[in-house]
Amino acid sequence: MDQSGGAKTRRKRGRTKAQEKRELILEAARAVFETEGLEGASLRAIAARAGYTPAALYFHFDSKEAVYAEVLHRSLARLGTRVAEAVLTETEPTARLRTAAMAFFGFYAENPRDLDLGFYLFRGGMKPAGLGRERDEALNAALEAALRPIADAAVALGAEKRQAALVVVDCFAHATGLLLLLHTGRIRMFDASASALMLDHVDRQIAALRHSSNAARA
Amino acid sequence: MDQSGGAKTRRKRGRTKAQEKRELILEAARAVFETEGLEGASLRAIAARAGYTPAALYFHFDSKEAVYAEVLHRSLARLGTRVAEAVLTETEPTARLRTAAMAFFGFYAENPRDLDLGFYLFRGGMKPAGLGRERDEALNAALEAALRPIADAAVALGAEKRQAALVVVDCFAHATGLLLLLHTGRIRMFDASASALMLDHVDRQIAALRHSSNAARA
Amino acid sequence: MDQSGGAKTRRKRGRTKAQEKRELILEAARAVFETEGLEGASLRAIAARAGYTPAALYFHFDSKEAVYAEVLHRSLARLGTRVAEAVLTETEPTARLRTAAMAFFGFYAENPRDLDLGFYLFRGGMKPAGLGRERDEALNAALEAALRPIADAAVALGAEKRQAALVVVDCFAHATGLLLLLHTGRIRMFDASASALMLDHVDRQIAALRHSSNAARA
Amino acid sequence: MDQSGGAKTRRKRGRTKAQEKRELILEAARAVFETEGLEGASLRAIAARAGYTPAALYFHFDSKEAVYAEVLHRSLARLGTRVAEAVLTETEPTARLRTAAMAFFGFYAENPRDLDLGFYLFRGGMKPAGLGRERDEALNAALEAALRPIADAAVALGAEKRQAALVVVDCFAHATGLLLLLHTGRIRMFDASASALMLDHVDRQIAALRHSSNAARA
DNA sequence: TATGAATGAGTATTCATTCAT
DNA sequence: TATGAATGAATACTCATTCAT
Repeated sequence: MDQSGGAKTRRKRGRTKAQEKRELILEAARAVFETEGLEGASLRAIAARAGYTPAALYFHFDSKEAVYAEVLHRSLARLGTRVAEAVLTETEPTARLRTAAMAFFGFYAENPRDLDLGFYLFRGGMKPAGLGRERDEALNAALEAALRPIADAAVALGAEKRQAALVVVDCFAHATGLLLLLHTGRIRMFDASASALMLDHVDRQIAALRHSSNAARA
Repeated sequence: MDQSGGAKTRRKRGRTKAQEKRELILEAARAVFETEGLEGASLRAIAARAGYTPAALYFHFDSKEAVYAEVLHRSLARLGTRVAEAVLTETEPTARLRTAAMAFFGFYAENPRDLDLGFYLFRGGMKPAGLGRERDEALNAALEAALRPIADAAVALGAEKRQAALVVVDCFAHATGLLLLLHTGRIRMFDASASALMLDHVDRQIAALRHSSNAARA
Repeated sequence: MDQSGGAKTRRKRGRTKAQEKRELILEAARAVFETEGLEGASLRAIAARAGYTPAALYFHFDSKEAVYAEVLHRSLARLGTRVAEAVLTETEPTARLRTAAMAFFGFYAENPRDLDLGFYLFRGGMKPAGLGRERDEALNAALEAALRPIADAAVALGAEKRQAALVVVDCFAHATGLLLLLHTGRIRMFDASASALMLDHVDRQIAALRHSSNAARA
Repeated sequence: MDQSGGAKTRRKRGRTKAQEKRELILEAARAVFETEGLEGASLRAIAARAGYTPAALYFHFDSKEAVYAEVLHRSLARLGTRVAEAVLTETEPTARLRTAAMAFFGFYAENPRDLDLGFYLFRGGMKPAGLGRERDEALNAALEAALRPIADAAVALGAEKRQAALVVVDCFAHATGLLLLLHTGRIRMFDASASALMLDHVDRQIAALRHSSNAARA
């Protein structure tokens, strides 16, 4: 509240300012990704959209990949929020699982570029060493957090921890595969609705869970 | 049979030589994809690996994308062969479906770069107009052919055409999603074996098919 | 009529065949120039339009520039024909001069690409040494021949040889300049009609000639 | 006046420095044009002569054509200066017209490459869309400004606006044609002096003007 | 904290030409 | 007489990144 308080405030303000600029850049990057796709998302383009010089970004980020990584992180955070909010109104475990899984699917169905981002960064489209362990773990954590409601619902339905994890993988994998088919237009090849298929899959998982849980109880 | 035969032979040889060169380049391209990934697969890199000048490739291919497309085509052809061969020894429909699906999965599990290729080309990572309708349809056809054994087996198990198609999509999507998790190392996150999960999924599909087929019969 | 006659015939035919192929190529080149302009007139393009491989042209021509030169030569020949034919029906020297000059102008007004060709080849847009003395002189001769009717008419109007030459240069230069303005659209800058201006100029030359010729006679 | 003045100075210096670099590049481009001609004036060549990397030019110019356009603009500016200065010492309208026209002619007689530039850029040797309307108009304006003294002198000699414009076109076209003949060596064909012919032409224009002006007065 | 300036490596593609066949 | 194959040099332009200021 005196000097040190003032310093703190100043530091806080300073940090906030810096953070704001990062925010600005990241938002610009997100926008570029959305409109231009991955190929068009050059540092120059991002900088331009943010109202900066390319060189200026290097004060806020170590490299282009670092920007990418953080954009992905935010994307995962938004995904997490969306899933969490969707599940909020549901009380029954079955509905919670279904809703959570479909929210996950819906997010990427509506935001194909976010899926691209994930594909790109989670794969090798990057510098030799990738993002670095630290970043990688942070991303993993964000993804896990987004999927937690599914796992929780599975547990609520009587699954053990390990079994719940498998349900999650199953939903995740299935959703991802369907989304790929959806966004590449390949799903038309099979004359199928991606989201209907996803719902089917989820419901089958739920049924299986119930079955095994009943069996365990008996 | 003599002179004209000689001419024919020469023409044949010429064609064969040209084909060999194409082969050489395509093999080089495949190799570059495998070791350098998609981003590193520039025309010069491919040319260099093939022992050619970049300009020389343009004698054999119209563009870089044309090379890409053909490499993908071959990849799909190899996939098709693998699935077809795997299914050859199986007579029972259940086993045929399971084997076919697992062969599909196995191919991409062992050849991650082929998966990359498919992702890349089937998505928008290409020139504005993509590969052109013709090429696109050829690729679709090759993919469909590779998946046919799965559909056939489903039909043999009593599925109608449309239902069989859904089984295929289901397997395809699930496999794709699991492969993505596998190749990005994300599957460890869930402490799961991709191929075991795939097998589970397939068997569940088979069980569902049998169930509905029995119901229909009754 | 016997052996040597047969040989002659064969040789003639051979020469004719070769000539025909040259013709074919030159016509292709002309067509390419006309539709694609100078920049688009690559050897490959010319060869393609002629139904040949680029390499094949080297059997008939020494270089790309040689093709250009011959196309220009033919262009000048056509120009010559046009002027000569236009003048054919005129008997009166005044009308002959006017008609010849306007035919020259008209040819290039209607065939802008031919003007381009002349500009390009007569200037430095070529290999260090240009076309070689021989070719250059041939082109000069063709141009001179095309302009001869103007000179002749001037002489018929009483001009000495040297004076007649000046009339030719004057018409040639004026036409060229106007054509340049015409084909670049710059003439609109001055709200003027190129061909009307040309006619004015020619008539002024004629008047001047008459004046000086009358003076000389007196 | 201190801090803000310093900032201004810095900004000024910055702008000046940038301008200097542009100047450097443009001068290099001009030099390349002069020694290598248009065909040899590649970006790399210009960059090399300026002591730069090709990429560096893109910091100062948007494209190769932008460099071309600016070089041409400067060329026209120099032309304008030359004409304006030549006319400065003349007071009598007749002499002003003659001097202005001959200065125009003289400029291009002495700087053939500037003529080339004009030919190239004013014609279609450019990107599909040319230089863009804006640039095109700026170039037109520069050319018009250079020719204005001729028009003004014609008006001073009693010509109406439209008639003056025609005099300008006439001189411009004639000069251009003669210059073409001159620089291609074709004028020797006619054993004529280009500048003498130009002077003749101009004087004839002046005489005509006087004549019509006298007639109008009477 | 940001910019202006620059780099060097890279991109796909085109060109005229050559040569063995 | 013609081709298929290849070359080497060239083209304009883009990129992520660096550094002095």
